[in-house]
This record gives sequence, C-alpha cells and structure tokens, in this order.
Amino acid sequence: MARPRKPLLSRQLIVETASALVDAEGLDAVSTRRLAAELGVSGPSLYNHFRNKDEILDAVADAISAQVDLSMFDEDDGRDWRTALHDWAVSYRAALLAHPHTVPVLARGPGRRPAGLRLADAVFGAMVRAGWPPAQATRVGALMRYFITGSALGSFTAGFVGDAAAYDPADYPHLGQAHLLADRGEGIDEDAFETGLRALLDGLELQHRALIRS
Amino acid sequence: MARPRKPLLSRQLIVETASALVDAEGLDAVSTRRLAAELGVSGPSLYNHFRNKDEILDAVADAISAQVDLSMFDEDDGRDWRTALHDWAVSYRAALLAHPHTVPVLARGPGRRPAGLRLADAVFGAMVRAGWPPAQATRVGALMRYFITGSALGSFTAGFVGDAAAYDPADYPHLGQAHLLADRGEGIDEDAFETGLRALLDGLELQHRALIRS
DNA sequence: ACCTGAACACCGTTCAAGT
DNA sequence: ACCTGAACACCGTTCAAGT
Repeated sequence: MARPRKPLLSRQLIVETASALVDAEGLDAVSTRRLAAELGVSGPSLYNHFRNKDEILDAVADAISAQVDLSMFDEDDGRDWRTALHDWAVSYRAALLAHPHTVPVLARGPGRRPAGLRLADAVFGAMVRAGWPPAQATRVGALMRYFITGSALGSFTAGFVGDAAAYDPADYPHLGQAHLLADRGEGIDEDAFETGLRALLDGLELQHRALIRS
Repeated sequence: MARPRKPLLSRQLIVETASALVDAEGLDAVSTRRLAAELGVSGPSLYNHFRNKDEILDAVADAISAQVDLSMFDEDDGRDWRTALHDWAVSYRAALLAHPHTVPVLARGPGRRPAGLRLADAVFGAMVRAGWPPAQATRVGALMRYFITGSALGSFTAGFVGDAAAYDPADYPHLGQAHLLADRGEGIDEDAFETGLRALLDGLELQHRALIRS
C-alpha cells in the first residue's frame, strides 16, 4: 500500500493508543511493534512521527501532566497560597494514581515536556505573588513535587507483598504489630499522604510567616 | 568446560558486578548477556543463581538500602525522634544519590527486599517508642519515604534541560525570572530538600505535641 | 510525505547436554 | 550442582523501495 492518500497516523493518535496500552497492560507491553499492531500499522511507521520510543513515552507522560488542575494558581482565583498548594497536590496525586504505570516516566522530571513546565511555572508564579522570594518559591515548587511524585510512586502498601509469611518477626521485630498490610490496605497511603501534606504545609506556613515578618 | 570444580559465580558476585555496571553505564546497559560477559561467563549461567533479571535488579537495589544508616533508631541512641528522622533522611537520600540510576528500581517500594523492610521496621519501632500511636507511626514512615525517594528521583535540576532556548517566556511567563537553571545548578535540589525536610519535621512536631497533650 | 518489508544487532529465557 | 551452546520468540531502529 505504501503511502496512503490520507495519513494513517498522527502524534495524537499514537499517544492516545500508547496511553491506553500502558494503562491496560503496563509499561513493558509497549513495544514499537505491539503499539504499531494496535494501530493497524507496521512497526517502523512510528518513526515518521517520533524520533524514538522514549519520545513517545514522554508524550504519554506529558498528557497526564496536562490533566493536572492548575486553576488554583490563577491570579484571580480566591484561594490563598496554602490552600492552592493543597488543592494542587491533591489533584496532581490523583492524576498520577489514575495512571500508575506511567509514574516512573513522569518522575524523571519535567524534561522538555511542555505540560510539566507549565505546571512548574504556575506554582512558581503563584508563590512569588504570595510573597515568597523567588529563590524560596523555586524550592517550594520542587519540594512539593518531591512529596507528591514520591507518594504516587512509592505507594507504601503496594510495596509490601500480600502474604504475611514473608515477614519473619525475628527479622523485623516491630513490623508484626504494625498491621501494615491487609488490615488497612490502601487507606495507609491515603492517610500518609494527607498527614504528610498537612505537616508540609504547616511547616511552610511557619517559614512564610517568618519571612513576612522580617 | 561445563561445570567447574569451583563455582564461577555467586549471588554476591553477580550483584556487585551488576551494581558497578548500573553505576557506570545506566540501567539500560544491564542485559543478561552483557552482565554475563562482564563476569566472564555465558548468559544463561545467571539463571542458576537468580530466577530472572528483575530479581537481580532487586538485589542491587537492596544492597543500597542496606547502606542506609539506621543507628539513630537504636533504642540506646540518644537522639530524639525528630533528630533521628532528620539524620536518617539525610543518610537515606545520600545513599540514593550515590547510585542515581538505581533509584527507579528502589522507588518501587520495599517489596521482598530485606534491607528495605529492615528500614521500615526500624523507623516504625523508633516512632512508637517516641510516643506515636502505631497507626501514626506507620504514616510517618511512609510519608518520609515519599519525600526522600521523591527528592532523589525527581531531581528538579536534572529534570530541566540545559539550553534556555527551550523555555519560551511566552509559554512560561514566570519561569524566565526563576533563574532555575545554570545559575544555581544542583544547589536548588539541596536547598529544596533541606527546606522541605525542615517543614515536614516542623509540621510533624506540631502533630506530635497535639497527640501527647491529649 | 508516509507507509512497507527486509535487515541488523540486539534482547530475556528455556532446555538438553555436558561434567 | 553449575556451566555451555542452541534455540525461541521477541526487541528498537535503519533504510531502500514504493506511491
């Protein structure tokens, strides 16, 4: 068939298909041949639209960053900086957890992905407007990202395996009473995220007050 | 040659060689064939010592967790819980940053890796001893892990590309003045980590005081 | 410009065969 | 028990050839 009169592929179509494939079967399922098959096309065709496979995965990750709500950082949004940061963190984490297989790609940093940059830009702008000196505003954006991506990636509960036999109390004297596992399940991650977020914001508020006072 | 009179390989030797290879050339450089070649052996030999490649990488990651200092959580160590948590966080992050290519593997959670579990156990035990209720102690361990691994993984600075041309001020109105890049360089990550860690501990102290008082 | 098949240099893993 | 070579079913990517 060679070249069709109307292109069979587009960057958007490739990204959407790849994204669905990652969500359904994990990162390992995305090979160029498999993805191409899903698109009804032969493997090398993808290279007309992306330089390589990593670029495709970057685009998939960026599509997720693009879903993160940033309206709380708008200049005319009423929320104070603390509330804005809180709401953003919750929205950011939810977007990541909706696509858990993609988190490792996202966690590599904003890179050249435009939505990741837009995100960093919005946080920075809002913090400066709230009175944080630029250097501090940069740190706030970075440290919030640490916590949020860390919480999505290193899901505490998921990290532990199901069967309790793996945890010999002789090796881990305290873990037995920790009722870490089936007991509470995913709630632990929710609770830890909320507890940590509150602690982080409480601590930042202390620093902000000290700054303003001087 | 078939079976040698004395084994050519051991789990330890494989892990050490794999670790060096990851550090020197990154995660992608570790293929079973390449690793075997580095060991002067043929590819399938590895399967006499590990079930599969992932198990090898898990062992590499666990070897790093094992390097994290945990002495601050000893029962007879003088440090209060806040100082212990702080010192542990610094030591943990340093261990991760010493092997940046391995962080994505580590960040998948403790899994069955014994050193990862020992770490979670030590934190939990020390927090309970310091007066945190068990459920809270679990959260503290988890949220600290979020922040620490997130900071090692999503290195803010490394995430941005070098050339400023990538950042059109029209797209990112605030980022221009952010002097994010070459200006400060890696210091940003250091500063953000320290700022975040202090905020986190300040916030936790508030919660701890509220708990004790009741 | 955009797709194809063929080809290259790889993969992870299984397995029978050797000692 | 522990290594080998051969084999299977894959990879990512390049490239000449087609329209």
